[in-house]
Amino acid sequence: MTNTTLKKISEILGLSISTISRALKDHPDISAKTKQLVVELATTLDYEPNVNAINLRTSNSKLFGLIVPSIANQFYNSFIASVEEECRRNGYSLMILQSGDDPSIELTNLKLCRQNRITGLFVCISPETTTIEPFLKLKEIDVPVIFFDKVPDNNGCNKVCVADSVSATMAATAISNTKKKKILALFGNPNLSITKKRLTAFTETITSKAGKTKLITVYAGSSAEAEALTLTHLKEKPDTIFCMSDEILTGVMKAVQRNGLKVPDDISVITISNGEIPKLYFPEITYVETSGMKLGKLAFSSMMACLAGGTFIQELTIESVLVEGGSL
Amino acid sequence: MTNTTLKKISEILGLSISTISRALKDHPDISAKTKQLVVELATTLDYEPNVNAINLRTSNSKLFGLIVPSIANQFYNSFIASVEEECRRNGYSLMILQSGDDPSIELTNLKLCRQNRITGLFVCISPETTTIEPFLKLKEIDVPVIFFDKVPDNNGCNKVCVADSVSATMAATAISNTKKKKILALFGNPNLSITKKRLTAFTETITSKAGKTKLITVYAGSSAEAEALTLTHLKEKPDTIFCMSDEILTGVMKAVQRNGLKVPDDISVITISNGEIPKLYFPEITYVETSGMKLGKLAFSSMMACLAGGTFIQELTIESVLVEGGSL
DNA sequence: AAATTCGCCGCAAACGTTTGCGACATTGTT
DNA sequence: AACAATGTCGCAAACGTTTGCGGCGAATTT
Repeated sequence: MTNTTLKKISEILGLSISTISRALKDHPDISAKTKQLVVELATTLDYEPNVNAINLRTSNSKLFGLIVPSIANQFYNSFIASVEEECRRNGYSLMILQSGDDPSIELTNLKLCRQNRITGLFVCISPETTTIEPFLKLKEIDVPVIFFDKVPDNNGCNKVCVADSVSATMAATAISNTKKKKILALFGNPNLSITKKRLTAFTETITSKAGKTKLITVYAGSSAEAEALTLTHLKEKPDTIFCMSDEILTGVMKAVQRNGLKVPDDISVITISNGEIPKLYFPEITYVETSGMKLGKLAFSSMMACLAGGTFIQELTIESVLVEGGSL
Repeated sequence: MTNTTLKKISEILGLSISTISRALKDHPDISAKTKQLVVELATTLDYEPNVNAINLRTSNSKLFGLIVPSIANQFYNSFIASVEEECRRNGYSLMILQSGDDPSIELTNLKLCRQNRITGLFVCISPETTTIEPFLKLKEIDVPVIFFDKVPDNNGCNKVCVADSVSATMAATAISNTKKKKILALFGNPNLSITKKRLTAFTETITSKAGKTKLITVYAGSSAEAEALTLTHLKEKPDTIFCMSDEILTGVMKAVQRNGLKVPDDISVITISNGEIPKLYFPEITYVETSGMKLGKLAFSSMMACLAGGTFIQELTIESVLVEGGSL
């Protein structure tokens, strides 16, 4: 068996293809009985329009591309989920592509997007990506590009991000509101702008707000590294640990558990997170929330704005909120 | 600016469209210099073939659909990652769709797949899905359907799953090899076949291998419920807890931590998992691995087999392996 | 009764490819 | 010199839609 087409229906009914097409989309030119006839046959024949033909004819794919380093990530998951929901509500489809933080795969994915004639692209570039020029070429053919989360430094492109500096500041403020005096702060890849922003904001706030506090900052490239570093620095008896991300947090918590430390009596912990991982522990870890959901909504509305009214460039940010667990 | 097409290139070069088409795919009919000419212009013009036109013409989309309840899940993530990799290697694209465990969205997604003329479908049906008839209609138009993980009871369809019974048996055996005497076993939604299989195998093995062992089995619909139930049953002082899944495990571990119990001295824990969550704790939780990666490879090869040689029906299973943490 | 409107429908072109077939010029064979 | 073989390329149809336009009979108007 082959797929049902307008032609097949038209032949069975002895009507023209155009009549079938119009009947199925409730065109006023077609009489009620003809419509009924067509619709009935179409459903019994499981007719589904061929989007390839439609896109070719209308040159409007109603398809967004979404390139992300990995979907195995709570934050990106929630981002994707919210974008997907918005797409569904607005009659768009979403093509989800993973780059695996590999610039060459990223380019392959971009090519795929172009070949599919997407009408817009959401992209979170990998840390290794050196130039965003290939992405900007999309704008030449009037395809809006919304960079999210890890955005390039360039201006002249649309970006939506979490408030990195503000989040770190909030965490630092929360710490300085306690009586804690010795802070161990763990950050991720020092080359990422997200790390730089959070580090700067965090240390500035701590030094200004909590004058005599002692602060140790270290970089951890992975969860395992975070665990090892925590283990080492635990000997210096910090009373508070700040984690820049979930990845760091999981390493830190293993170290804490390994040493049999009680949170928050023996040591306080605070992190910046999307909110899933911190709730895995008891007590739940206090965190500054960076919501993928909110970011997704923002990205989508930004996309719609681009599609609707010309191409105004802007950089948008979502605000963060402190979610109290019992770890501080 | 508009997208570059074969026509545009042909007009610039004063050649026919067919020549351009052939030149770009290295057809022997075309002379070397013409090829070079065409390829050069195509790259400077950023030519990307329109897949809609190609699919329409060749009626071979090289596109697989993948419907999953949620991508916010370690197991499905690893499954998707491995399928995606295989797709990339074999020149296929993947359309990832989430159903959110909602049968109506599931149907919408299925429709999307049909409209996109996918050449094959991987699907993990939601627990609420009552009939798989709509999926089987795909087979009528020669589109293979591979059910994975949560598969329907029907026979006559291709399925790949983890070895539910075997996994549970392995966990039970591991427990019975210890000196533990009082087991608390937590399971998920009792309506799912996965739950039934694991429950049956687990209890059978425990009762047969560890005769005088006391076994308490409970159902927990969520992580929070698992936590509450664990808290309750902890009063009866079990010495071992078995978790059917990651979701259960996270609840159990919160209860364990809340009560300040040491693993494994105060209580042993074992679970069935993809392996991410168990490694978040210290000591790492011993688990029977159900690998999404392996399942993905299996699903893909099964798909390729269907595509190649007719439609032979089979139900495949991946074997499990016990990964020792320090929790037993 | 002639003219107009309106309801209903079909024709045909277009979207961007692929591909079988034929055309033509050039080269090689007798 | 006539012929066949070979190398390059173009024509045109087809894939499944959408849509402007025109046609035609019936109903309405004048």
